[in-house]
Formats: sequence, structure tokens, C-alpha cells
Amino acid sequence: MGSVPIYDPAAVESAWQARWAEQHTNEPDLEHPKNPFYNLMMFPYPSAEGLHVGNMFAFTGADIYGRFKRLQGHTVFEPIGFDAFGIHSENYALNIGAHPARLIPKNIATFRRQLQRFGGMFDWRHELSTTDPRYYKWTQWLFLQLFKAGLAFRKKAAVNWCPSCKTVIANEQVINGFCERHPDVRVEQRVLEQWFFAISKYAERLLGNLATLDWSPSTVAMQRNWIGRSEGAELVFEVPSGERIIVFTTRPDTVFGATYMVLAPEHPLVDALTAEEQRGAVREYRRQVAAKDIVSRKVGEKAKTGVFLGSYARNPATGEAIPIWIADYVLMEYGTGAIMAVPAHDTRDFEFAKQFSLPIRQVVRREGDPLPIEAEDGTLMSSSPFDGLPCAEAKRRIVAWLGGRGTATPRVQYRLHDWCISRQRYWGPPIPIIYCAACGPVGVPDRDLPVELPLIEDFRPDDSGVSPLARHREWYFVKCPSCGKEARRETDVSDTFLDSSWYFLRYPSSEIDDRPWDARRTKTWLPVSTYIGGNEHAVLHLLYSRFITMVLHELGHVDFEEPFPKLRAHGLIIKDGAKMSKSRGNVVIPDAYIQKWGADTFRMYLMFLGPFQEGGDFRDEGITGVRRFLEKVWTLAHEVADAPAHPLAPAVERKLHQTIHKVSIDTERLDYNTAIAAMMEYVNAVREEGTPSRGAIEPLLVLLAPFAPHLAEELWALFGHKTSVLAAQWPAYDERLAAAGDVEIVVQVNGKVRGRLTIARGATEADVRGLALADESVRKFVDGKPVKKAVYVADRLLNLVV
RNA sequence: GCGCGGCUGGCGGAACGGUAGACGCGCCGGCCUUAGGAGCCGGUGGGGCAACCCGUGGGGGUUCGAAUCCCUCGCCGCGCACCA
Repeated sequence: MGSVPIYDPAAVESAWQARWAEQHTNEPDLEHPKNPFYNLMMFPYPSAEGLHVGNMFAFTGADIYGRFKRLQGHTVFEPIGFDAFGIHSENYALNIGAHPARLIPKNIATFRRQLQRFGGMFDWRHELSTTDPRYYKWTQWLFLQLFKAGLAFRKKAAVNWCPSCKTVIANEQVINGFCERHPDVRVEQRVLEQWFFAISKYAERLLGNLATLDWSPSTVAMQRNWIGRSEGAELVFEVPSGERIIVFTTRPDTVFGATYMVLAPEHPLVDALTAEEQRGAVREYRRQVAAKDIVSRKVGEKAKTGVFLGSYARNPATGEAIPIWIADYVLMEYGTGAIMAVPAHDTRDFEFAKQFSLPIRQVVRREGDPLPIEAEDGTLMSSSPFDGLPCAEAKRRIVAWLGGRGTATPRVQYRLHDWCISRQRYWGPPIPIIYCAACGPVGVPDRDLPVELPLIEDFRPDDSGVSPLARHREWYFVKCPSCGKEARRETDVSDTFLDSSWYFLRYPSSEIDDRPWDARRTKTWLPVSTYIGGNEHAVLHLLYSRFITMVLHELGHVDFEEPFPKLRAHGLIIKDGAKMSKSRGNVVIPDAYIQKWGADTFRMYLMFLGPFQEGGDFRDEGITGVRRFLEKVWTLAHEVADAPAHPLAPAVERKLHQTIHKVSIDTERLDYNTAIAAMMEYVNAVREEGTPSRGAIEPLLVLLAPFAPHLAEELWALFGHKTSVLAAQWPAYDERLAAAGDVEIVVQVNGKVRGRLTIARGATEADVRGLALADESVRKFVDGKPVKKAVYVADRLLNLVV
């Protein structure tokens, strides 16, 4: 037995990775699968830094699940790809003076190498990149499907403009109102014509369907929040000149307390409602608001500003004339862009009223609370004839009452805005539209797709407020596809989130070029069986993908409405109690760890840190424990490989079946940390028993295969198997064997543990009670008193109450 | 402000309402070694010689029995946020 070879992970792992590639181990037959299982993980953005430990954590967790499903008899498709378009790549390229078209392939090559090295069960035949014209041809096709269906439309909208970069920048690039790259330059807003997708039309369905999805509750909560449904009413406030100002409110019960009104500065009625003497002030205020960036306009907790228009509207409940103001705390994008202000019962209105000395009238009272701002559980006052009614009932009654006079309508409002997909940037798929003076915006015909992104060197955005492509007349001047006259291309590109909103549809059909996806394959493989990813995409990516799928379903392109019936969000890996970030200098690069410890050890260590769905704190001290465990398995396997077989010791057999049970359940639930702990316990038990046998180790290798795939293959082959361990059967759990032997029963007196009995399983309460009362320590605490009550949990516990 | 999570040894973390601290790290002691940063064996929540007592962020409750369920307060993390 002294001849156990040294465990050299690097050698074992590279040998098996080569063999998997050679034998196409991870390339399932997509046409004739047995029990198809589409195991999807969120594809990475290939940054220049390479795969980081968070990616690694996510992919390992997802890969374990895929391997587990395969061992359970599924044909598993586990694809990978790269989300390589977008502002991140473009900005990085600008910073280092490189071109994204040259940078991205390098980054992808690094990622590919790292993904192979960690041992993911990826089907590389179906790798894709969103920057590949063969891919974005269909992203453009998708845009056109929405365009033709009337779900893509043009609208003016404000964007952030950095006067120093001379470009449009993303909201994330605005830091406290300043440009992230020019900390002394204030960002402004500019209003441009942009393309939108009508996602808000689907708000109700996107919200309703959430109940049908098997998703992590936190993700569902975030989507629900984002969609933001609120019920209320539209109320009409009339102006003497005859104009009608419509407001949305969730608190129609407080209408008697509306002492003034506020319109968004951009509200279309502002000009009509501005009195002559206020024109100058109003113009100046609107100019100031427009000069602010979008982000800081929406950040609260600063002094309220606003201007009186010099005119009045009639409160439909009280008949009073109330002043009309404009203020930037009212947003044009939400509701009707106008509010009735009830300063007594809304914190923002309250602040504004104090700032400008406007009247505050309390109309809701609550016991012991002098001015219950925002209270919805009080009763009405000063609202005759509704005084004394609880708020909820008052809402209904007042809406009905005003409705009778034509000044109120019940209304549901969503926070979800239409999706602006235009980007005045270079690094993305050109939006496939041609503007013709005669025909208007015309979709590029399918036969002319893709509209290829030209390789231009001057991709830096400029002063003009439009995309860099707009500098290339030779590119954007084209003939109108419908009338043949001179026309010009749209020069904006589309949002990266459009690229990623459908990639899971492309994977199974990625080698097919004449259609976005093959109908039969899609029917076989979709919707996705399990989707695993981070909660950073809980709203945008996951909501957009749901929306796109819903539209494709409606247009008859796919036969399901929800792409991800089952989704699990993994947790975050932190380091020293804080999020990893370059600025903190606590970013862990996995390569060095894999080199030092091996991919199997690193994979298992990441999974052992904490619950997969909660994340964990990365400390490298702990990794030795996992390595020791794998060394023990290695040694045991070599010791028993050639030894004569002998039956399992009963204690080992029992533990084996308990372990099979626990690992099966925990892996299914993604509780990888406890599954690993169970395998460790088992190995400890085998070692304690002293004379290990092959039958004790062989099933363990299968349990271990999802977690440490290379080691499992190596030892599986050592046992003489000619096929991959993935072709093995997941070990069967025998409940009878797991339950064999004696049990320990805890004896409590008044709920405190006073003794333990070891007894054959299935003992009756009377037996246990007899033995318990014979126990000296139990007897001491019963102390001769009568047992008033006894609680017996079979094979577990007896509690005597005296 | 709203919505999710979370708070358990020195540390990461385990515990269908039923033995709190599995598993691992670290630490302590021993064995083996020229050596040990390798390996093996034993110990390791706090207090106490012991019998025992105390312990899951604080307070209250439900229960034979609560880390777990309910109420309440506090703290930490994440997401959203002048959304009317």
C-alpha cells in the first residue's frame, strides 16, 4: 500500500480536459436527446481583466447542477457565450487607446481558456458572441419584428450629456451630477429622438406571470417593485380658461386637502397656464431644470424648487381656486406629469409647502398622531360629507362621487417605463432603420441583414449629439428600400440588453445561418430548464428577456411565453466583509488559485464557503480543508483499487446511504456546502472503520463527480471503467439501509435534556418510558413526582413533564 | 421612505418546531520525524473540581419543547427611490 501516487491536480485535470474535447463528452445530440435538460447560466461580459472569482463562483454552481442532472439520466445542454457589445467595452478601449473590435477577441480568448481550465461542461460547438455578425443579424431582425408589430417607436427623450466628453453618457457614468471621467464637469440633459420598445404595455402580464414562475423570492420581489403597480384615480382640475389638468393620485381620499397643484416643468400645458407677469421666471426655471443631468434631478432630499405660474385651478371637491406651480420634483414620465399637492399628507408636498409658505390643510386624523403625514389608516376630517370614514372606504366613495360629475376615473398606474434602446455610441449593432424623406422610417429588408457595424478608427463620440457612425457619410447614405430615393441610415446602435434578451434562444441553433432559431430544436430545448445567475440582473436583463419572449410568443415565433420557468439567484462572493472591487484592491483572480490548488479543489472550495444562493466570504485559509479531503479520497481510492473486494461494514453501508440521500437532496436544492460536508463526513466514517473496500468508494466517486469532475474521472478510470463517470448512474438510495441499526433517543424532563438511550429503531413509547425512568439522571429530575404529560417523538425524543 | 435578506463559537458556517454549534479553518496537546509549514491521534462555546448552570442581536409572547413561529426594538447588507 505504500505505492499511492502523488495527487497532481494539474496533470489529472489537463489530461481529462483533453480527453473530454477529443471524445466530445460534453456535446450532446441536440436532435435526439433523452430527457433534455437545458442548463443555462448568465453569459459573461468578457472584460480585459479576465474571469473573476464571482463569475467562477456562479459558473461552478451552475456546472455542478448540470453534471448532477446528467448523472440523473438527462441529456444536458450547457452552452456558454459572450456578451461583448456595450459601453463597458467601448469605454475601456477608449481609455487604453485600443479598438474594441481588436480588444474583444483577445478578451474572449482569455475567457475561453479560463472557462476550459476550470472544467465547465460546456458545449463549445455552440459558443456565441453578441458581436458576431452571424448573431447580431438576428438581433436586428428582432428589432424589426417589434418595429413591424408597432412595438418599436420613436420618441423624444432626455439623455445625459457631458459637455467635456462631448457625448451622451449612461446614467451609471453620472456621479453626483458630474461626469465620471471629468469630475469637475457638470452633466446636462439633452433631448433627442430615440427608439423605444413598448414594454409598459406588457406591465400587467409581466407582473401577473410572476406568480407562475419558480424563481428566487428576492428576484420576484425586485421585479414586482420595478414594475411598480399602484392603484388610484385620475382627477380633473379645471382652469377658468377651460383647460383641464389631469392628475394621477393614489390618495383620492385626501382631495379635500389639495391646496395647490404642481406640473412637471415639461408639461405641455405650462405655456397656456402661465400668466403674463410670470413668463420670465417660468422660462428661467425651465432652462435651469433642463441644464441638470437626469440622475440628480431624480435624487431626493434636497431643497425643493419651483415657480408659481400665476394662475389657478379649481379643486373638484371643494370648489376652491388653488394656485398652479411647476417644480422638478414632479416628473413628466410618471402618471400624467401633474399632481394635486396635499401637503398635510405627503412628505414632498409638505416640504414644498413649507418652502413656499403654501397652506397646509389636514384631512386625515389618526389617534395620537397630530399630523399623520402619509397615513392611510386614519379617518377623514374637514372633508364633508365624508368626515369620519376610514381612508380605504373614502377612496372608493370619493372617486364614485367625483366620477358622477365627470372629474374622476379609477386608474392603475405602473412605474415601468418604455425601454429606450437607442445608444448614441459605436460599439453595438446598428439599428436597422433607414430614414427616407418620402417614406419616413423604413425597416431594413431581411435580405439586407445584417447591417454590419463598419470598422472605423474614429469611434470616439463627438460634439454632435449623435453616434460616431454619423460621421461616415459613405456608410449612412443609402437608397430607400421602399422608394429607391436617397435616404440615410439610423446611426445609433442598440442597447446591450437587447443583445442579451434572446441569446438563450440562439444557443441550440447557433450553427444555423438562415433563421434565428430552428423551430424543432427550440421546441425540444426551450424554455430553459434552469437558469442560474446573479441578482444584479434581477430587473433589467430578466425583465427584458421576459418581455421579448412574450412578444415573440404573441407574434407566433415561439410557443411559450416565459423563457425561464425556473431561476435561481446565487449570492455574492465578498472579501474581508466587503464587495470585491478594484478600488478596494480586494479582487481575487482565480487563475493563481487554480494553478496552485487545482480546479477541483478551487471549485469545491468556492462551493464550501457558504450557501450558494447566499454567497460567502472568500478567505484563502479554508482552501486547505477541501484539498485535504480530495487527497483522502485519492488515497482511499488507490488503496482499494486493487485490493480484494469485501462487503461493507454495516456502519459504513448505513452512512453511505445516508450520504447518498443527503447529497441528492442538497445538490438538487443547490445547497452545495452541506452536500460537501456530508461527503466529508462519509470519508471520515470510512477511514474510521479502518478496512475500506471498493464498494465504499465507488459510489462516492459518482456523488463527487459534479463537484470535482476531473478527480472523479481519474479515479473512476482507475477502477477500470472505460467510459466517463458521467455515463454512470447516480447511486440509488436505500431507505432501509440508511435506517438500519440502533437510534439514540433523547430523554428530556420539562424540556431539558437529562439522558440518552440507545435502542433499536421502532421502540414503543412504553418501552422508552420504562428505560428512561430507570436512568439515574432522569430519575433524579423526575424526583418521584407524577408525570403529568409525556411527549414522544418516535426514534428521536421523549419529553416528560412533571 | 419602500421592498427583500441577514444577525449562531476565535473565523466560514450546520441544525423537518425536538441533542445548538454538523463540516471545515484556526488554535491547544500528543505521536512520528534530523526537521515540520507534511501526516496521524486526541481536545476545542462560556463558567465550574464536580453535580450542574449559562448560552443563537435586545425585550415580550405561543408551545411539553423556540436559533427556528408571532409581536416589538436595534444593528448590518442588498435593491429601488422626489413614482404622486
